[in-house]
Amino acid sequence: MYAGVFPASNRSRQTPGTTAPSYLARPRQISLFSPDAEIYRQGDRSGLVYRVEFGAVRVYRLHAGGRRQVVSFHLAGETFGLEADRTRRFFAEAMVHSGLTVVGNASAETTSEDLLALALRQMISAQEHLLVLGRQSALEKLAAFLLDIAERQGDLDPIDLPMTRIDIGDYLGLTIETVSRSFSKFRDEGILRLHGARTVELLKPDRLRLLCQ
Amino acid sequence: MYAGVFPASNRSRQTPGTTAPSYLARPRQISLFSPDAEIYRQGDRSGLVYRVEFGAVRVYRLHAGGRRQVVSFHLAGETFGLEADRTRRFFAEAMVHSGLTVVGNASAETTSEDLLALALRQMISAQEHLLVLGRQSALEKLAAFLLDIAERQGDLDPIDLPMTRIDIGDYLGLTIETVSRSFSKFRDEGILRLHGARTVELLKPDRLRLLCQ
DNA sequence: CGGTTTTCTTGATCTAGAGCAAGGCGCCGC
DNA sequence: GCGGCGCCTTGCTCTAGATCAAGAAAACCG
Repeated sequence: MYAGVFPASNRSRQTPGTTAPSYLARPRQISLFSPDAEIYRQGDRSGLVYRVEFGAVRVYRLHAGGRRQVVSFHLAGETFGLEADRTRRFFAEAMVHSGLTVVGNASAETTSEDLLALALRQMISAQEHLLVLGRQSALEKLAAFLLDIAERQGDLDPIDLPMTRIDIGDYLGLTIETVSRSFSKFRDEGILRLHGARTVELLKPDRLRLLCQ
Repeated sequence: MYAGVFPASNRSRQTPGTTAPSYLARPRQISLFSPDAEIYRQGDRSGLVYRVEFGAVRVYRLHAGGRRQVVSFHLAGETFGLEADRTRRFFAEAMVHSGLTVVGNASAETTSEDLLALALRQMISAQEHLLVLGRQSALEKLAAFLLDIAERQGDLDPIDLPMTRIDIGDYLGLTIETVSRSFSKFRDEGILRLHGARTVELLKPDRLRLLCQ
């Protein structure tokens, strides 16, 4: 399993201005990424848009003092990587073993309608994320997060979290301890059951829905 | 001054599904809005995209418990109101006496390229806002906010804040008291000067830039 | 103008969540 | 199957910012 090559997992940093490797430009070919493998980095020349075939991806920015803000997670079937400008504004990494295909290239191959739809989706996702970050308590943030992930996994119970507590914290603007305590609180109240830290069974999703209104 | 009609300031709530009033559909005609006048509300049928000719607009959502999250401010020359769906997801209000023109209608009149550019701009704005909300201190948030507004006003000193402390707080995820204390802190450190609460002279913008990296 | 209202500032507490520390658990490699 | 390392949980303390409570300063309005 995963015996194949993971071309981007240890590829050298792509110098801004160079074109992307050709294996990424071939549509339908799946590129494989190991956990924590870099997909692109801030400052890279933008262009390719990716679709997650399997696995999961985090998109983030680094701040001063080592602080990290995760902007979005992308699960199987989802698309990411559209930029407004020539230059990547974020880092993207696989969180688990993942397979990506290139679905488009901002300059060609893709209709303006497709790009508009993608831009609008990314806009909504950023706006909804912003609403959660702004004025919600830790419990409300985690509730919104769990419901979002559950829905995007097709409401299959139990849900599988491909990200660590650190990722969740950096996504919700919380520390890993607060995330953990919030999980425990929900567990103690019978709202969810934890089968290991990464597998969550939502026993009372309505209680979560109540929390985020 | 402002003796004219303010058609939307006390118009009855627009029932979702009805078409917008025809005076709004005529391009280049300026619609005037009084302070706090509603431009559209969550649940309205979406369609029109506006350009601020003069004045300023806030876009926000209401949460449970009366909490409000301001998603964006729009100053003269800026465009807002593009939605991904049939239905408005936010409220929009004028903050001061404002004049708006209709620059497009999602279904026609506008090229897909224009809409894409607008969607990308709104996406970036939401993402940058999200980065500020996530992991920044009150002082860092206010610094980022002031630099953003200053730049959007063409770096004219002093800058004019068309919004109240409440608006700023609801935009940055802070209380009005914390916003006020942060202003005072900057004033005491000689970073800015306040000529009344709404007029701010940035004496040391570099100090602010240092704060938000 | 002068009075009223609203917005802003400042001070004094209080608290949610951060930070620090110490186990515990599970996962991975051997 | 076993050992070790990284991730997660839990408890304790501390602090940034919320909340509560007055005043001060603008903006508004007749």
